[in-house]
Amino acid sequence: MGATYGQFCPVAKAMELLDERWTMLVVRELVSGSERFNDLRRGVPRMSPSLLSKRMQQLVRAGVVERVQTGSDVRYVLTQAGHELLPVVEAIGTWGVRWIGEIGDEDLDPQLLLWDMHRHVDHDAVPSGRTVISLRFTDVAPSTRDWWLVVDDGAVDVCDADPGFPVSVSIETGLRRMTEVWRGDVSWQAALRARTIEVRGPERLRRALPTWFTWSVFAAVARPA
Amino acid sequence: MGATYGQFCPVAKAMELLDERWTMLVVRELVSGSERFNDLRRGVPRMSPSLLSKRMQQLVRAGVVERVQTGSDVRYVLTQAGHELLPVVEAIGTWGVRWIGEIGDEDLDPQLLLWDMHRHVDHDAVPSGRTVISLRFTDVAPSTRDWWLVVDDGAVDVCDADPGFPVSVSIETGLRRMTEVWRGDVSWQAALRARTIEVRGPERLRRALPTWFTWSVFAAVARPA
DNA sequence: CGGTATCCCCGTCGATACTG
DNA sequence: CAGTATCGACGGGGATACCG
Repeated sequence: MGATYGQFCPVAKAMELLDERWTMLVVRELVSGSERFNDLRRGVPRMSPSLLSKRMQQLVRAGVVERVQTGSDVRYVLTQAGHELLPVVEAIGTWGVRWIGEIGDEDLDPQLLLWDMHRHVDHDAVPSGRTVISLRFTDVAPSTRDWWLVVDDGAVDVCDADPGFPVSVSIETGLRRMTEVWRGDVSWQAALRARTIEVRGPERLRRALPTWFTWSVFAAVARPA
Repeated sequence: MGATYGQFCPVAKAMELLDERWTMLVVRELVSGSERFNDLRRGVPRMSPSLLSKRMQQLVRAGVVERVQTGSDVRYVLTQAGHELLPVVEAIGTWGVRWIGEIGDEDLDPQLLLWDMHRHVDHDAVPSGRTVISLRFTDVAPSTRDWWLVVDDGAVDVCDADPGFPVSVSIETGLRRMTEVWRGDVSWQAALRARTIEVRGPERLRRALPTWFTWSVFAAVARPA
């Protein structure tokens, strides 16, 4: 486990677990709904699998998750203690979105962005049948420029290669701008007006597009004046 | 600054600052009202002064505190961003007090306990004039057994040597038990009934004693069944 | 899919002493 | 009171490869 502080204070005891590198991000993934090892990995791609493995064991020992194995299927299921970390994640994210404004170029990651968007698709809002959203990031290397979100019957796939289906709506913008909009630093409408996001497709879909996502709770947090 | 995560997520950006060792405890001290370097030290006695110094510089750079020097007087004053870390500290402490039940022997520290009690004295509740509370921890080495809290005119002093004033009320108990009561794991009344805390002095003062402290917010947090 | 094993480096932290 | 200076150890964690 992490190093101890030698303090009885509840904050200190909690931080002995939570202040270790990556731990809070793994918890974020868990409270966001990921249960499987490789899904968790997609949320923390820069973390080595061995370290993720170690962290999961620590979280099991701490009583935050339970490792549930059914045959060959392994899932990490939040316990009551784990669910109660949601307010902690929310408090930290709320503070972060208000006070850590500067996003460095190294924080921009199309794969991570798509992965986050993919789990915030509101299936009740997306038209029935297959809906394909294409994204083109104009300011990145060709290999990570084009992405597709394929929404079909309650499932969402992230593709970095053309899945071949007809595209319903296409988005063209900069990765930084798209990230800012996703975080709520810039509103969708403002970006459209400024023409820093271009959307193509039938007007009905273009208008509906922003409602297809249940935007992150942090996107709605008021920013300091 | 701390290592980066390469993620645009507000939680990740916040944790780049907050997950470094000791940082959250220093923030706890700051939101608890400490403003001076040596007061902060008393709240994190196991932290080396050089590391505290480094952390303070990081917190200044991050915009959490402002270093205000007036002549030779130096104070670290919370900014708006700093004040807004209070909900984070509360969320973490609330989780910690519910789910990290086991307090190791190495987490027990009479000096830290007295320092925490000292800043939770409710001056409106304590009788006017000088009030002296003596504490004796029956289960620790003689050198850290006896303590005094001297409350006088809005000021509180922690003494590890007899200040010589007449004692108003004396408390005799184990350090672990006193810590449990202070954290709210055990109620004052229950400890009295179980005779694991003995209080001596005039009955009026004995009864009033628990009201002299504004107990930590975490003490009131409901524990899991 | 769901992890382990290994290796090694670098940076953090702890300890201690000292200063204006 | 409010810090700096120095130094060394250790171990966390990054990278990579591999396994059932």
